[in-house]
Amino acid sequence: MTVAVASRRHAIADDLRSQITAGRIKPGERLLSEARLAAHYAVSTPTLRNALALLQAEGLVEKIHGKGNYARQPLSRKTYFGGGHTPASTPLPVSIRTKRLQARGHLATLLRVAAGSPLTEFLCLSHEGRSPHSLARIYVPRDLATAATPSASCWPQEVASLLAEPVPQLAKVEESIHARLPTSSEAATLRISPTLAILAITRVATDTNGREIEAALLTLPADRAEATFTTKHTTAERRPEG
Amino acid sequence: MTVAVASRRHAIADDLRSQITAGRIKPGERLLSEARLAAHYAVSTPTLRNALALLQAEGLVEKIHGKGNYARQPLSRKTYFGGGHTPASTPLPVSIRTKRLQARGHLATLLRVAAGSPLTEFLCLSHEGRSPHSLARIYVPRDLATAATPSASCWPQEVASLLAEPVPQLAKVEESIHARLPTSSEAATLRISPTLAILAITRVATDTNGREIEAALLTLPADRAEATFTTKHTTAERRPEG
DNA sequence: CAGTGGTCTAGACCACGAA
DNA sequence: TCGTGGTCTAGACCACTGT
Repeated sequence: MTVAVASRRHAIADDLRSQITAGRIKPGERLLSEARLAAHYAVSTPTLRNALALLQAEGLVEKIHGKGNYARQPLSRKTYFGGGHTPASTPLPVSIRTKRLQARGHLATLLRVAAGSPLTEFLCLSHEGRSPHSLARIYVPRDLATAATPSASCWPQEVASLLAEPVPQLAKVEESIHARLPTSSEAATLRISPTLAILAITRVATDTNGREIEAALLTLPADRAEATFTTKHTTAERRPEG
Repeated sequence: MTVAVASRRHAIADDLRSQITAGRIKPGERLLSEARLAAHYAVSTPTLRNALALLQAEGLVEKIHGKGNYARQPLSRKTYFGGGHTPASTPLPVSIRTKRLQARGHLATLLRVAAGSPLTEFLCLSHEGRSPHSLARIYVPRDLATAATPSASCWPQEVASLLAEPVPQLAKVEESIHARLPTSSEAATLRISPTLAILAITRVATDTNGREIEAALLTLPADRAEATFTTKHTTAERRPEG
């Protein structure tokens, strides 16, 4: 009992999807060219491209201009644990680029520093195999950042591991989460479709003196990441706050 | 100094976007028909529709088949506060539909009950003006749900307010968050584009006896919602866990 | 019924990648 | 250079909404 399909592009997408998930098209393998696929399914090229766009938004297909459409290596699903906790699973290798810059509008607000204050940016890109997995941009007031590039490698999660050795006492972590489509530059670095949703986490950590010591912008593609927060209530504090 | 535009559809989308955000096209107002817009911008209809699709994915335009394209009433941005805390801002009116059902696979796992166990579903749809804002499906073991439909109205946040009067002690709230595109049924109830990302939150609350007392599936469209989690660290517990 | 959006066609031409 | 995907055209025909 098959479900009636609304449109040809969905039917084609369903067919290709099942071929990929069933392994008849292997991860990393190139699909037939769009012209051939269009001929095979007896549709026009725009219709076929429309079908591929659906799979692209699911992260199942990666298009490379001038080369072809590739079945995506299904990246393992990683969980980001909120509240400054370390991940339970094996971390991914991360490449880090360090840059010095000055606080601009949004960043200055997050870290509550004056515009123009010196910051250090750590641009962290985690990888799984040869594909980029996710992206983190971590901003730290310059005086808290060690000059040496940290060797810490885990997936975008390194709360204070990038900070100067005498790590300030971490008092509060505030994480704001929203879903959006990637910017074109994010889509390019992560090699994802501009239609694949991402989980964007803005994390601000504060030390015991109330000083913001870190602002992190995490970019987690929806097909390979989720975030989990666990809140424990002691019986005493269990009352709604005003 | 204008930035060079990659394609016509982006140029058209940019033009229409600025008209909407500048208020020259007012919220709720109908745009010209696609045929007229295509003529106005001197492009073909597919190209014009492509431009509208971009705005649709941003939540700026709502298409209604047979009627036209409408500038979206910009819905106020709401923040979901994690960890079972109540929202600070004014809650939105919520309509609630109650249904009895039996636990199936995923739901049974979340609530750790046997398949077939009786549950009560609260289908909560919050509104802002006449537009639906966000959606929550809350599942509670039947014996914990009061027969009376709760009058509690706030935006998808009513942790235990839907439960039987002698509220069990809430011990733990676990919230798992991911970004995805809406299912077609979610897109229909929320009247959003299938290309507008949503924040999907799966919340499981546990009482002091370790019993799961609530599973909630929250569907928060990305253009109007974000989630915030605040974690406080006492100086004692500030050590990474294994 | 007329007007609207939804889907699709059969091409054209451009831009990119590898040889 | 050739094959690939990226963009666009100028229609056709169908489905939905309101009169």
